[in-house]
Amino acid sequence: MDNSSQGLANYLQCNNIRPTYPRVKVLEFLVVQQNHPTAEDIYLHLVREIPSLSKTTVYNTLKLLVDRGLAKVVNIEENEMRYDVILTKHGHFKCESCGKIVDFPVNIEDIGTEGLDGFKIHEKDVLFRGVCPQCLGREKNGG
Amino acid sequence: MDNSSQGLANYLQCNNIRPTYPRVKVLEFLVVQQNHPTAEDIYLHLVREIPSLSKTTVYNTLKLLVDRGLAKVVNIEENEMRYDVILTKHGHFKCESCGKIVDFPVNIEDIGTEGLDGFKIHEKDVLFRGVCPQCLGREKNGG
DNA sequence: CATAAATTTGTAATAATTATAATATTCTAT
DNA sequence: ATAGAATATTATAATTATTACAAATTTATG
Ligand SMILES: [Mn+2]
Ligand SMILES: [Mn+2]
Ligand SMILES: [Zn+2]
Ligand SMILES: [Zn+2]
Repeated sequence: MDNSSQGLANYLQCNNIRPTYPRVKVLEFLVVQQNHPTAEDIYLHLVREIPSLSKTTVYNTLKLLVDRGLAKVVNIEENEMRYDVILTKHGHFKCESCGKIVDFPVNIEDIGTEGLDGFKIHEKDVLFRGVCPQCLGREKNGG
Repeated sequence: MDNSSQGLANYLQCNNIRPTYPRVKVLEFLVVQQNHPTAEDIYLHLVREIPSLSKTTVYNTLKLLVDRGLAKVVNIEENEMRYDVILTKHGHFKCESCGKIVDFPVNIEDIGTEGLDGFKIHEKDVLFRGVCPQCLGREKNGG
């Protein structure tokens, strides 16, 4: 296991997750890419290095990371789940043209909760949709 | 077609949607229930009255309503799409215990968009998760 | 009525995720 | 070091929501 993976292995160990090779690599992909990848994205990338890798292992690992609080599910797509290791509060913007998902800062406490008296709130998500600057530029030129 | 359906038929007609019986009934269900139902929910309810109803028709109608701007998709669940005919800006709270989804007022313009300069924003969603008052009460008592 | 257009329906295809059980690996105690 | 227990990985099948497709039905139009 190379140097950059060592810290992640430790991180898993600290959270009582055995740092097996597939697990470290899944976490590494999430941390390095920060792309909110799908399970499929992760599998397709890692299977090149780990030919024996099973998609089930990717799903198992992601479920484990989410259950232990090391990752979060991002539900901005209709059909597929995406995963995020940035645990600090932030919003997600999805470009309807190229599909990419970008983080943006948002002060979630600014959002009032009138009308939710008596509700226990565990999680607050802010999801925007639109077109990113790159795609807007492309529309102006080639479009 | 009964009286309450007549207004909805008109509403469809005004939006250049032929007010067929299944379409009026799907819209009526959305308007009356305001429950953010799934396609399955709608189908199971309406098929009792319209035995010939096909689930494809429900999906077709929902797609039509969304495309023409008469309904919106609510993507608060991981796996299934829900539908909403309330078009004014509001947030959605999902109870993790009983699964119900409730609307709440939210001033979406309050959410800053620093970090999204140059982005064209089409849609802003606010999704909360937690436990509703009824389920909180049940936890305290029946545990 | 005849014909064309639109709608509905049943069936099959897709695709993401989960369930299950066999196999392989790792841990623990002797 | 080794046996047995616990855990992790894998392949496969099952589940489920949604979409694709084409035949059948209904509705509109001349
Ligand atoms: Mn993020
Ligand atoms: Mn709503
Ligand atoms: Zn883009
Ligand atoms: Zn509840």
